[in-house]
Amino acid sequence: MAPQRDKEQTMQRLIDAVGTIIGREGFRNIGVNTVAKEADVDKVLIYRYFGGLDGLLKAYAYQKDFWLNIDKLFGDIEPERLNDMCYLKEITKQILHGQLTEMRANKELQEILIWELVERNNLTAQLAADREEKGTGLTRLLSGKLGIAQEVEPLIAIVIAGVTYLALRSRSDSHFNGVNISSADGWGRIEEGLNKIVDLYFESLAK
Amino acid sequence: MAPQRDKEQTMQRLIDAVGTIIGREGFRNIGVNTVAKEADVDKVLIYRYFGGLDGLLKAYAYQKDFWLNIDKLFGDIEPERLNDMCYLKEITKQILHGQLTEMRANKELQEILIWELVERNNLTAQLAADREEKGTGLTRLLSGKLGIAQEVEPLIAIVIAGVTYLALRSRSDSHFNGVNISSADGWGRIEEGLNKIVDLYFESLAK
DNA sequence: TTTGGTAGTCACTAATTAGTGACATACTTT
DNA sequence: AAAGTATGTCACTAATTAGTGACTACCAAA
Repeated sequence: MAPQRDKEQTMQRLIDAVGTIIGREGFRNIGVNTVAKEADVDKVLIYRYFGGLDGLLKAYAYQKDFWLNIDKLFGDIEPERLNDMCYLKEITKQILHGQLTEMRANKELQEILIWELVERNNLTAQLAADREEKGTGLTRLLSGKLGIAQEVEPLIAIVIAGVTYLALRSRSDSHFNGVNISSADGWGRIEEGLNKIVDLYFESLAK
Repeated sequence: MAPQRDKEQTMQRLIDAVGTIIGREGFRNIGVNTVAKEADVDKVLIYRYFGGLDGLLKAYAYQKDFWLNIDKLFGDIEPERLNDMCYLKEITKQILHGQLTEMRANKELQEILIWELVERNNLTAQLAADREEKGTGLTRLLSGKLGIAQEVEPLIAIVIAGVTYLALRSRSDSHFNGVNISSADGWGRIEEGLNKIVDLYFESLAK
């Protein structure tokens, strides 16, 4: 029988409370008092179990998977078809579509990204570094197949950064450059824009 | 002779203190105590002269010209040549170049943009709205000349958003998607990427 | 059943926050 | 010069912050 006093469970409650607060209000109002109250747990346990708020945040960050899961996006790829330019184009669109969808849907990821922008500490630096390492999958795929990494890298950087910023903006703004980023319709137009860029680029390669 | 007690000067000291703090540490540590200390002025004057911190921040934001000054970028345009597709293409590149340069150089603008991302209040909402209104100049120019606003809007949104996010990231990250966003070289590559997109798009129109 | 360690509670400190009321001093107007 | 007003100073409150020390209660092993 599980003990009435359960350290593991209490730790988990604290970690979950961090997620709840970040998802609801962002990282601004996070502090030992807030988290302890949300978890309905005494704040002294944060110090006992995690050594302080930083340790708790670290535990939180490493339990969740905050970088975009590129491997998942790459799962559906049929390697033997990658030499088919047309297939490669579709894969590219598919990956960008996945990034857009994930960025729009994952509120906690949005908050983490903003946190990384606002304050740089050991934790946010680590998260950013992990993301940078894992997030260049599309570039590597295209450069591996096309042998044009130099040219394609900045293009993907612009596009991914654009989608990211639009998603972050959509938290509080309804429009950006005339596009309604608070509606599915507007995001559909953005996706069309992404596809257009991909189409144009692959066309230019075919020539 | 100027009086020893100078309300105007004191107000300006407070406004400047806001700028100093924002430039140094961003919006995180801003508060009546911090600002008053930085300005070497009693905090009660913030309430007397500005009605509180919000009023002071508003005065700060509106004293500076924080939206990208589109009018300035549009100054060099020779209207009679705008029907020349090739000239239009160059103007587009030039405007994007201006946005990129401004975003990279203007640290205070970067902080304001991050502030807008982090907390939404009357002031940040107003700033965002102003920027949205003024910031669609390029779109209007192209759609006016090309009559393809629907298609061009999301493309520009993605590109401008991308440049913005890369600039914000560059405050604390050295790389994004393999591009070195902390070096002039890396930003040169990004600009090449922008030009590439513009070239491709205008090519597609010529067909 | 006693004993030792641990999970969890509670009450406190010291620092910092936003905001206010009372006061003094300088400048201006009469 | 006298009086009044506005500028600036100081001391205070109440709330909230991070962090600590002392305590109780439970659980497991001896």
